[in-house]
Amino acid sequence: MARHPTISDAEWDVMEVLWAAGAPLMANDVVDRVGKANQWSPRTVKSLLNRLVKKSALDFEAEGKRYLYFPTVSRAECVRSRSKSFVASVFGGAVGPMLAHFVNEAPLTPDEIRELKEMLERRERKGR
Amino acid sequence: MARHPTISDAEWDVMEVLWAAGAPLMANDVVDRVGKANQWSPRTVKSLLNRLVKKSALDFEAEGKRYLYFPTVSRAECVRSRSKSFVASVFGGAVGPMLAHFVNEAPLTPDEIRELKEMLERRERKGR
DNA sequence: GCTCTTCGATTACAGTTGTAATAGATTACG
DNA sequence: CGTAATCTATTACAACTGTAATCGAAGAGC
Repeated sequence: MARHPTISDAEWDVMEVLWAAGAPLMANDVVDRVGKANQWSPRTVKSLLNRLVKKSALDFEAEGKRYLYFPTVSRAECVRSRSKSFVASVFGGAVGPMLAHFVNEAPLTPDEIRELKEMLERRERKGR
Repeated sequence: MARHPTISDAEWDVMEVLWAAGAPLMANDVVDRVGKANQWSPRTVKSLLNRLVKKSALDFEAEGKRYLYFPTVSRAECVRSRSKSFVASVFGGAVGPMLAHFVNEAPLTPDEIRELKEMLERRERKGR
């Protein structure tokens, strides 16, 4: 049933780079982009790439000696499935209470609040 | 900085029982309430209780031979911190986009939508 | 008092994760 | 060619997780 591979936090950062790139990247490109922020050794990034390939979240094509890595799953799908398991584990699967929690507790700018209200209204009009 | 202990998924289920109970419970009570749903061996539940004590998410007082367990951290605090790390890892810490994601994608009843709009309006009026 | 039952405490063990180091293959340089 | 540099693949290893089993002490029954 778990249609999408389970992607850990560290792995997620690697995926983000590839999703953002929009095109296949060599390991070193990924190292540069993700390593900067996270202070990871290149080895570490390579390991993560490997695991992600093993998990089938990434695939690659060889370009000479190097590999060009690219995602096999969309960011949207992955966001959906992580979100789902988060809501399941903390809010018992109920999205309503979860949203309520954030709407009440999270820092939101007035603009964001307006925007959210609009989204809700659009949804209301379109009927679920 | 991590003010609250990291509580894993399985551990969370145990915490839920104790938060819901509102009063200290014996291990066997927890076993009954959580084991039913999860199909866990009593051993497993005891282990989780132990780990949670070690993590200081629970404490206990001895009542004769048995222990009465109770949470040392509130559910609200824990929800906040799990939520925070979820938002951080998937939405880069930005709550707005996260809410947008759910408002657009999640199944919401018309009632929930109305309710959320009201919450947002209350917030608007009270000014952040 | 001795034995069986009940608890909590300690130990187990495999899978995942974070974080790399080492080994092997291939290429580029001299 | 031989050697160094560069990739990927394999291996490492401790902490955390899920899921228990075993050990030891304390009380309950006989």
